Amino acid sequence: MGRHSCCYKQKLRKGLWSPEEDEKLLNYITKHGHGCWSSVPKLAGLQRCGKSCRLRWINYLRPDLKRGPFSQQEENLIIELHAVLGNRWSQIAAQLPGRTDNEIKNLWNSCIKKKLRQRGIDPNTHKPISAETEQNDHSKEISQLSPTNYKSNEQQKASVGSNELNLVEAVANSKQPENHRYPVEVSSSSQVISNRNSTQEFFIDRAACSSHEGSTTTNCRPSDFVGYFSFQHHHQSNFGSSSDTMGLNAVNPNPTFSFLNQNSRSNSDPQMVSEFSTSMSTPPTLLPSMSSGSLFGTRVKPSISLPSDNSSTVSWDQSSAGYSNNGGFDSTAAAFSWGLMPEVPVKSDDVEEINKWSEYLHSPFLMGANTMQNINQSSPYNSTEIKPETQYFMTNNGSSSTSAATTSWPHHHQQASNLQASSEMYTKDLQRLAVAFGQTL
DNA sequence: AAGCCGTCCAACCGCCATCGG
DNA sequence: TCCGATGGCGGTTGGACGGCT
Repeated sequence: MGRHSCCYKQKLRKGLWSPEEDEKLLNYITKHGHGCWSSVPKLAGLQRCGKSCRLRWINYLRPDLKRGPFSQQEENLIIELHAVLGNRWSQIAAQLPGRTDNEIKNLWNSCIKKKLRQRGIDPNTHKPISAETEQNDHSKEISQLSPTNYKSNEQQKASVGSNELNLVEAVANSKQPENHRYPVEVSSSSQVISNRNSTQEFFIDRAACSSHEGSTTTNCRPSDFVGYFSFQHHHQSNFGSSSDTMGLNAVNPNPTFSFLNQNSRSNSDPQMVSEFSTSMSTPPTLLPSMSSGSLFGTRVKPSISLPSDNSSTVSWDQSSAGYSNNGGFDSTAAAFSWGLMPEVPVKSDDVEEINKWSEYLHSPFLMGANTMQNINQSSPYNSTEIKPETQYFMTNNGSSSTSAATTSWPHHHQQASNLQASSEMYTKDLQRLAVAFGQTL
């Protein structure tokens, strides 16, 4: 069990790939697509197992991969997604075009973990290390609790005012085996995140809480999470002056796929579009990718670029599935990559789900969430190490841009953000919901 | 110069989910 | 329904490399 039959065959090479092997694999897939991976090595003339070929393709040869170091924005996004998704690297990677799960995993283990610890944040819990011991103890307790006796312990926790734990627990809970999950209360409100799809429902819960924010005081203040989860910061920005964006704002702005692809493995759909935004203290950098009316209709294919600390400007031209790193990537080569992968058909159930969420997005309570802008606390991730970006580029968002011409982003973003601030308000919240839904169902 | 150590990252391994016969 | 094949994911390993002593 575990090993594929092909791996038992003799004479299969292991270890690092030679340039010749790379060329063989690349040529084969370019011409024929991968099809059944187990047959690829044979047809491509490689002494490798199909699994190895697949891995090599996905992690290295795939033409739409980004090269080079991660930008600060990408790191921030990874941190935030990790706070929600945990070690679901593939799902995190789905929100970072051109990055592989392996790459992100390596970055996390080698770099981000260290950085977070240096900032006094436990990378596992995303909580301040000072509370780590308590949290760990609590987690141990939770692990030994049955669903029936969890409540009392939860109340004990509430007595020490650790509402912030809820999301952590909700997320962690979602990873538990079905029979080990327990209900999680959000704050002291009566709204309960069930033991299933807790992350998803947490977001629903948050939305519901937001709806109350403008009128009455609730115990489910989004600010309960401020200081522990920086996406809270985004929340306020969503409804606020659009003065800062970061992190989860950058998740898939085409939530159709996150919703539809309940199997997260489909998130690598070619149409998946991600936006990256700046660090928190910077002006908005996103062209609104869609209006609220187009959330589920038109697939918008924005192009982005990521200014990075090492000045490796990377532009992603989604419309051609091409990626250029300083103009390095040939979009024609990209065409075969994603083009091999069929789009996921939309099921009728999904359509219903979409309609439901479309209604949700247009519901009044979101409109009333503007008061969120008054909540202004910073993320623990927003340390002084996070440098504000000073310049942005965006490829022309033409229909099928192979030229990937670039224009200076600051010339446009101010006007664009004003024009579409309202749509962003919905869009970004939907993006987070989409993440929660798409990744946890 | 040589050895040690830490970091990075490509690749492997084991497991699980899904699919099709 | 069962079972083997396959795809995919996350954890782990080990080699390459650079810095330090």
